[in-house]
Amino acid sequence: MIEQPYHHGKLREALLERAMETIEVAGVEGLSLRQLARDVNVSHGAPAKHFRDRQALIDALAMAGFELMNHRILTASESEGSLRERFVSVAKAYVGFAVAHPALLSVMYSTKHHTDSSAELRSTGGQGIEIAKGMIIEAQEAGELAAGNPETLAMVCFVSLHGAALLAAGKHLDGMPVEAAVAATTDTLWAGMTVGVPAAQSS
Amino acid sequence: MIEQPYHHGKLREALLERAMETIEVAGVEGLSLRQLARDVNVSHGAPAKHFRDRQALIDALAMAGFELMNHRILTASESEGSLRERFVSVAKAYVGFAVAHPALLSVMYSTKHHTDSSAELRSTGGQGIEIAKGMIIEAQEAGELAAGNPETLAMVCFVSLHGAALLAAGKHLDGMPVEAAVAATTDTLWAGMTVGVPAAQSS
DNA sequence: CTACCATGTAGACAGCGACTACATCGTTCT
DNA sequence: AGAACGATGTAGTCGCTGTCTACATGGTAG
Repeated sequence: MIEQPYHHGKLREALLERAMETIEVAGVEGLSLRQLARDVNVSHGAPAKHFRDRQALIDALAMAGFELMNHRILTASESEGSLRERFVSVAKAYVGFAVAHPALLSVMYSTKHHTDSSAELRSTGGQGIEIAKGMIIEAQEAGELAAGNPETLAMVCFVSLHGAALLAAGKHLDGMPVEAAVAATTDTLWAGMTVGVPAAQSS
Repeated sequence: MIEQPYHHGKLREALLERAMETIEVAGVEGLSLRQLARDVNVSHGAPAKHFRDRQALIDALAMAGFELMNHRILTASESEGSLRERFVSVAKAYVGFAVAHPALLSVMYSTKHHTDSSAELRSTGGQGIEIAKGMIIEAQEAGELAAGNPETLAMVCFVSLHGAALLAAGKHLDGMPVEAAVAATTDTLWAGMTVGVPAAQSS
């Protein structure tokens, strides 16, 4: 029998790590503070010292998720190849992240975050769009894409890939392979932006 | 004091109706069978006679949601105007439904349905894609859109509009008006399909 | 008329989140 | 060095929940 120190020492990280695993097998609604406490061998009240309530833990999970996702997207955006290839690379990174962590993604885009965390979450969550916007501007300056408000176009790309990510994560693609869906979506987006998007011409 | 009959008579419908309202103000996780029973003045065990557990109620909500949504989409697809206009009309109907019933939509596309309901849900959920496919085939035959696998293209449209719907419903459009997002997305999709989508050319 | 069965009630149970009072222990001030 | 303090843990309690059981009611079919 190993003697446990009275203080865990890294309880917050341990809880977050365990919670990440739990939501992917049981969903968010299957996440219980008491079970989590049992899992890491602390009393049922201990988590409250680090997360004032269950939602605070979920908010922290969302933050961690955005940081992980942003890292994946950022490295993908810096990959080798043409602008077109890097665009697809980012799309794959996003959808790949979604398929790997479906529950985490749904937590990230949940609407029920505490008001104090939501500001932080919003800024961290918007980073993906910023990256997309940068790539689109670059492609427009290179003459690969038609002119058009980059803000609007980036939002369209984000919106479409977000749909692909969520449906792929939720296995709602009706049998179509994820890669095929991503390829078809990116192809459509790129083709559309090449010829120009009427609703984005008021730049 | 009005005497209540021992049997409610329409308890199932009353529960579903009340549950619809509840999830839109409190979310799915705020839906409680006991509170629901209180709301419609029956004992806490009564709902179990109609929904074997909480998830069964949620599954029924999802079914009702798909039926409502399909009705909206179907009427939109039969609207007046050019193919292009009808396409936008369907998109607006989908996103409009999402914004009007955000919680219901997330329930519909939740992954945790009972295995017995999931088959029913899948068939009802796929109807939207079928409608999109029909419109795309029609547009291709009329020469308005380039050739390409309608199955694939319909999935791309569905995927993109689903993303727009969810982000609009969750207020994640970053300040952009919903109509603008829908217009930009449909413009991009239509433009892309007009010039042709490489990944959909293997029809 | 009676037997049946769908639909209601009432009570019990364990698990949950949240709150409280108290225990432990590293750190900091004197 | 020693005392005070604050951060972090434990333990107990509360009302709420979903689910299970036994029992009550009343429409309907034989």
